[in-house]
Amino acid sequence: MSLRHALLVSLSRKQGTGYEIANEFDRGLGYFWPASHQQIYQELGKMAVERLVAFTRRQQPDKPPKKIYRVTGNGRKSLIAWLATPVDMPAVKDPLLIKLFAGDLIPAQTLLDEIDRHNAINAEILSRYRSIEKQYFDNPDALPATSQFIYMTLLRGITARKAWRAWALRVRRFLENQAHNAS
Amino acid sequence: MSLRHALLVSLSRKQGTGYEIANEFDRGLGYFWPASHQQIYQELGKMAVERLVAFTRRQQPDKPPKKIYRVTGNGRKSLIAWLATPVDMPAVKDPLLIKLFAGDLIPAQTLLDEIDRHNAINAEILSRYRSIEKQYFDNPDALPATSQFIYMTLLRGITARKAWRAWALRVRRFLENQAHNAS
DNA sequence: TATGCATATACAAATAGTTGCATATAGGAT
DNA sequence: ATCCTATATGCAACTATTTGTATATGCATA
Repeated sequence: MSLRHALLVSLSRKQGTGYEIANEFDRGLGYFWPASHQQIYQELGKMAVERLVAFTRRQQPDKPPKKIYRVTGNGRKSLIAWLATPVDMPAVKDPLLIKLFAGDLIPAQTLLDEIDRHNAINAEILSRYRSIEKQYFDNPDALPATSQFIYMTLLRGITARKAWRAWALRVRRFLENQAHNAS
Repeated sequence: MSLRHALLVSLSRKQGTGYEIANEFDRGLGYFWPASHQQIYQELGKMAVERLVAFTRRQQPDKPPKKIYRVTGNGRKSLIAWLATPVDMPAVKDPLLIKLFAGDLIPAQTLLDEIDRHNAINAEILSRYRSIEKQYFDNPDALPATSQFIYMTLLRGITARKAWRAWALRVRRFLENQAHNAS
């Protein structure tokens, strides 16, 4: 439901094609509002019908024509209005916790492997966040406000991933104990 | 996609009606796999067709008949198989972060209010988790394994909510500064 | 030479999830 | 009297998201 707002934010910063936005989503807004290119194309299409965005078609020799989207006055108004209305906290939805909840139904080692696998992914994401921090936000106070806001979202990722790691360590200890007692 | 597995877990512990499961979801599995009663009824219906669960109809005078569901051998097998296959880490999907990302488009005070609102909700959830911890998991080592696994999922909630609070405090400081500088 | 990737958009089908409504009764609160 | 809550299930419509496919080209890699 917020995809359109994410798209309005993206297009507010810089106009662009669906393709470009889809790519940018892999490094920016997509960290907290993921969307596939199909979804983005569809949503941009609907938003154009509703006059929240408009596009200019640019022909290219030997390639499909680009549609360069921009936010309309209408779109901007709608974005500002949304930014001022309360949003829900996201619900937790994590299959790993279902597995853990039913942990007594399978060997502890199976869960241990799964925790380790998740931990490896988590560590990779955390280190990616940290290298972004080092590269772009080394001295955050010196940055323009726009970037400092973005830094706050990055900090969210870092805090959450660290907390996840701490919890996973605790779970590991417990599972190792379980595996040991079972043998 | 994992709703059916959550339902199999729930019914593995204790057979019951869709209504009962829907209620239990508000305190148990629903913390990490939320589902409405409509969704639960529909999914149980499909699962019955696929012979993962079976039900017994119990007539009641002056009330609609109950359907008491239980897991079939097939269902149990399918659950065990799922428990042993890797699952994805959930994607982050948080509209508040979209707002923060676009924070320079609205007054800092608007965001401050929103952060405070979320913080109040977060605090309430955290304190609920803590009272559950005090009530049921005061001495976790003494509990049966089944309960200890459930305790691990509770710890996930507590860790995540604490991390959220710490981050929110950081964001508050930043926003207060922004609000101050703007005036 | 074949495979895959980058560019650029889009339809179609399926699954997942939300929202609103409908039925039926009984007890408690206003 | 009226409204709300609990019990118990379900249909229908809609929105959101995923998955698979199609088109068309050029470049790089194996």
